[in-house]
Amino acid sequence: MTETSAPIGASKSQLTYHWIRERIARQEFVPGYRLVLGTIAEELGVSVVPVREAVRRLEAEGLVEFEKNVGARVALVDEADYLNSVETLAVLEGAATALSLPQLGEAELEQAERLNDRMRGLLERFDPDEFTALNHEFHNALHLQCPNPHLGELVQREWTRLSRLRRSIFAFVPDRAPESVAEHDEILHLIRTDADPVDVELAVRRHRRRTIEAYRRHRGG
Amino acid sequence: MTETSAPIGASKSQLTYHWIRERIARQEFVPGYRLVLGTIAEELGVSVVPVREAVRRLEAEGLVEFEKNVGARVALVDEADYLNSVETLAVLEGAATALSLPQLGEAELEQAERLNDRMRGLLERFDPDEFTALNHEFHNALHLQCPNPHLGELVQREWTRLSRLRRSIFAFVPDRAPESVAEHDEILHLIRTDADPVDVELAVRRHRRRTIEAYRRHRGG
DNA sequence: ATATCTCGCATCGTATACGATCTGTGACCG
DNA sequence: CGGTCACAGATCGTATACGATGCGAGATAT
Repeated sequence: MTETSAPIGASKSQLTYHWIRERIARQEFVPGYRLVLGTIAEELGVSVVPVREAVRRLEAEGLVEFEKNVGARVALVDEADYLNSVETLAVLEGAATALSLPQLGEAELEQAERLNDRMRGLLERFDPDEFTALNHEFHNALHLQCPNPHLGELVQREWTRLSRLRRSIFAFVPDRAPESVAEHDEILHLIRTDADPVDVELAVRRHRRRTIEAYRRHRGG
Repeated sequence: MTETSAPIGASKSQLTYHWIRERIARQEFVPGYRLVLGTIAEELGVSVVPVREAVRRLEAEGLVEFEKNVGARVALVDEADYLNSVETLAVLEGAATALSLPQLGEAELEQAERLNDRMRGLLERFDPDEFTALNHEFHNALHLQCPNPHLGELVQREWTRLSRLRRSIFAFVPDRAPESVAEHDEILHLIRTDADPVDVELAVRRHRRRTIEAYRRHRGG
């Protein structure tokens, strides 16, 4: 349960916001899916006004597109959007990880190592969803304590964007998983040996960029 | 007029959104300013529902804070927020500039040089607002053609966040302006000599980080 | 004089209602 | 047979109304 669930004492517009957001993240609402306000309102037992507010907030985050007098739909996405998002995540995550290094305790490092070992264990009988979830946790372990919370929030937001895109574009490249685990090892090694933060940042960034390259090769060949 | 004005055929909630946003950017609504929905609705001659939507969108962008059953206010900001925002801009803008290098034509480069010369000319009879505006244009010239539009949008959004904070925190450090112009020269020189994009990125980032350092020294001394 | 309690007002949160706009279907005409 | 127009259904956009909640002023007790 990496997704933040709705606050308990929240208003209906808040609840609706989280309800829709979760469904988008879980890919129950795929890109292009039509969000009819009245239908959602009925389904949740609320009126349309809170639903409108929720959808507006999702629009501001780029998860939903709103067309006047036509309606809302889960934001469409093409290959370029996907790659741009990965690129942006590479930048944000690299910086967040580098900034987090001073805060990084033994506990988080061991946690990250455990997670990467579990990913290694998954290489035999592969499960894309579980692998992705572990991957997210791994990176979170490295920068969730980011001393710049604003930057940290942007990282999380970018990740949500990606989780929405992942299955529709289907960026999963079969042979990428073992490389990914190896690159995690490299990042962890750099941190363990107190490498220059810039090197750690570039390693994280390279790690993401290789995802893009692998994807391009996969599509091209 | 760097600020985007409201679309012509826009709905009332759109118009309200831009109306509030502009006022925040212009610092007519300073951080902490209370946004009473009913009052704004009356002032604009609309009902409260569109105003609520507009405020929700602003909340999602981090410009407004909403407290349940209490009301909305322009997001408060402290020194830490300000510095975090500059740090984040350093990261985003550095990456955006580096990615834009291949697209960067002679026209944009000359445009940037002209802008920096105008800033140099301003050093004598100094005007913070004009200097800031030129500074924004200068950096825009370098990365407005960013091949990753998503990243580009995050840069612009971060800049809006900062323009909101700038006057309230008043981060302007008197002696910083000449340094700033000199650092722009350095960045331009690196680009002119086809330096490694990573070096350009780090130069842009250093440029922003020095703003933070100068601010800290200024406050400390 | 200070602290606490209570009541009223200001404001928010949501439901309902109605007018405005768009989309798609079917008829009509060239 | 293809294209255009008109109408109907669906959906959005906004106004109004009312209940819910929190904050502050005034009264009261110590």
